[in-house]
Amino acid sequence: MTKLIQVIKGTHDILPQEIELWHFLEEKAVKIFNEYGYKEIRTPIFEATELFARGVGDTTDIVNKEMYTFEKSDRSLTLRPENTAGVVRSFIENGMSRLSSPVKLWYKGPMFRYERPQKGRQRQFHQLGVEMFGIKDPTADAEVILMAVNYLKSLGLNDLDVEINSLGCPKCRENFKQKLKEVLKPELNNLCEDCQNRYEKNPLRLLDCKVESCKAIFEKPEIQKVIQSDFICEECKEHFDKLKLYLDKMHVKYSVNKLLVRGLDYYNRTVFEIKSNNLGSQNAVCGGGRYDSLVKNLGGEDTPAVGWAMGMERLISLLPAKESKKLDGYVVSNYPAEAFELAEELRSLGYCVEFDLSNKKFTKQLEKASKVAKFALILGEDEIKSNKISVKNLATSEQKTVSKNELRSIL
RNA sequence: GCGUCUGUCGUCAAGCGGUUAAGACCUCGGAUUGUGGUUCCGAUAUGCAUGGGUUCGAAUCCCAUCAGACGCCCCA
Repeated sequence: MTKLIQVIKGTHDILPQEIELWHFLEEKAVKIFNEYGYKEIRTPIFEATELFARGVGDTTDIVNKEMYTFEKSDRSLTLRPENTAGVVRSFIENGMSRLSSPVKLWYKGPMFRYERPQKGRQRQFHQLGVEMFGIKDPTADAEVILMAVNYLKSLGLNDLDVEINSLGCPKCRENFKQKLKEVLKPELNNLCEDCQNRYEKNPLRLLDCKVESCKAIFEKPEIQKVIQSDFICEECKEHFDKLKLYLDKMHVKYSVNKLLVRGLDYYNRTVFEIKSNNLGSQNAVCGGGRYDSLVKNLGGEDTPAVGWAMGMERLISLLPAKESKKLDGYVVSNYPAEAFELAEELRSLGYCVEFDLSNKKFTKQLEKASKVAKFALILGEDEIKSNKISVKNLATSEQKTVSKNELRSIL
């Protein structure tokens, strides 16, 4: 027996029975994004590896160990692990900085990360995201967050927690890192292995370590003092305060989480996450923030930007299953030519219609009709002779024999 | 990369060393040659992820491999 070929670890088929939910997510996205003036952009699924190394940051796990990279004609290419870098690349390449600000873009599509799969995490997964370019003011941050919240509400997800934080600008962040390192230095040997690595690489990441012994260390008063201190500079503080003000005005409930740092290097000032309690340990449905230096770093004009991404699979796991839509009609007949003709006629009018292709018995056809359609369109000897159709409402069992024209007023 | 747990029909499963490998759902057929969704009958695993081993005897115990789930790390 030949060995079956299976899906690749961490990838999944999206089957017909779940596709309604995907369509639902996508329809709501189009609607909301239109309301806010966002245009969809579709960028390639693979890009030059260097884009991600420079864009996402080569100290990040995503770039270091999670990319699907391959060589082709001496070029190093990578399946996109996220889409901000790609959108920024396109923004620069297509001269979008010449457009009137803000430039508002949204996208959806598959992303690829070579990670160990678990609940809420797969190697190919789908993100829905937005990016807004050209606005420095925190109104942009607020609008983007508000839009995320409204989108989630439109899906029926109301009980999610919004967490925000400010990472400051590169300058004040550097100060903070130094202070943090100073105060943690005496404890360095007591920290877990991961934290010891993070100490040099990305001290901010230390803060959300889940190891109990590390947490205990961070609870120490002198360390808490540094963590809780408003390390950010005046300008950054003002930005953050304004953001909070706008969010309050828009009735967005949020909490400030000083420990919220995000894993991509490009963020500055505002970062935020939207979390659910019903997702297992991968509990963020949405993550994003401001990235004012990314466009410049990738060779474009200095352009401030904010954005976020949502994990579509995570959203779907929070939503109740949808019943698949029923056909308008199912033609029940043992006269295939006439059944075919009727089905086609109705299809050309925009109805969703199937007919029996396997010449099953009448009762079997009707049984099938009752499962998949709202109406059974019975076309037997009598109907054909009189050029009529018997229409049976499968929910109420009402049945009428009508002409083709009358049929349209029933379906 | 590390850790924990799990692999019995398309799906959900019972079985825990000797069974003819339950049952339910789905699917298909019949009761019912033009009336379904209710009902009733019937069909569907010589095989229990794969390969070894222990045993008179293995789906059941052991080892390895593979696959999956969950957790760590990280992230959506």
